[in-house]
Amino acid sequence: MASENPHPAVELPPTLLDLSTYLLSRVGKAARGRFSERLAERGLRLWDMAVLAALADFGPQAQRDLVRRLAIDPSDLAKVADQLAAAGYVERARDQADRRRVSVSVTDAGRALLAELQAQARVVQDEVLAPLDAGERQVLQELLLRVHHGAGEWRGGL
Amino acid sequence: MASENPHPAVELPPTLLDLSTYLLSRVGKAARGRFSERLAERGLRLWDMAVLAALADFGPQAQRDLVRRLAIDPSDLAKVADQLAAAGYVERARDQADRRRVSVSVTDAGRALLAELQAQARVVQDEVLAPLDAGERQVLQELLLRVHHGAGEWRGGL
DNA sequence: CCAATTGATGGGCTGGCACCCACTATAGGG
DNA sequence: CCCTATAGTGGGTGCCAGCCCATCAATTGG
Repeated sequence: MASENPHPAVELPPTLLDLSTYLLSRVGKAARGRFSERLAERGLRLWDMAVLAALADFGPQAQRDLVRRLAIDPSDLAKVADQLAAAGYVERARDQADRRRVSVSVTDAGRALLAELQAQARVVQDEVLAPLDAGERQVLQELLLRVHHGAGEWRGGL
Repeated sequence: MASENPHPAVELPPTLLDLSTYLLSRVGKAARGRFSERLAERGLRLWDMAVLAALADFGPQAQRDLVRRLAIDPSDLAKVADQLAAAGYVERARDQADRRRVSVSVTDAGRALLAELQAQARVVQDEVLAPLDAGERQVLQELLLRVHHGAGEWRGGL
């Protein structure tokens, strides 16, 4: 048999490739998947990074604020916060003004971790966006940002 | 209740929004999710459309070819093909040259369905890409296409 | 003609993710 | 004081996509 190709030289249907929807979904999934892998190596998930980022960017805040900001399920956040706290990346403290609330803050270790994760994300980005030069990446970033902003009513998920 | 924000009165962390990886993943997921919903209304999934598209674009072919082209698990394809055949969108016939193979071809009904699905995909696309004008969408499409092509070795999954 | 390979299929396992409920503790208004 | 609402937590459920295995039929090579 002439099954010679280590790489399948077969192409995807143009009918699909014509759809930005499809490309967006596929490229997005690839990006997500690759980054998730890296996180998994450290026993982390996407939400962990999202929480760290929110805390680093906006400072200590109650879980309810994180819930609203990140559109995460309160119960799920509790689990994420639990894990992050156990690993020493965040600290939790009862809010003295309202003792129902638990204020979460990022530790130095958490900040260090976040920085590393950002670096990893950029590595993945370099892999995924390899075909584009710096200027094109800039354009892409700007377009994606506008798309993202334009649709505030999108549902959660990381 | 709180699950609905008229406005995202709260913003996402810039640390995340700076990452094309993140935007790609998020926008991609939104696009995928929205389109999946439409497909689900018809009892279809993404693979169904992918298979129809491959058949329409490249003509009748054995399942093994679809497996390679779409990087789908053979077993899963069997199920998809089964469902599509039951609904009359494709026809299956034993290849006379090699009776192990099952040649799949799209029916007129299948072509009609595909056309409708494409229309639906464009509707979703219009929703998702609403903030961009025609020219910008063109740029985005072109960039995404290059990104997609640049990474031939990405692993499967539609 | 036998052995190894390939194509197709059915079944079933798995991990991740979103979602939901019950329960406790606290707060705040009548 | 009650009564209701809110914040956090633990536990559990359901869905879906990807994957692997066993099996059967057909082909191919020795």
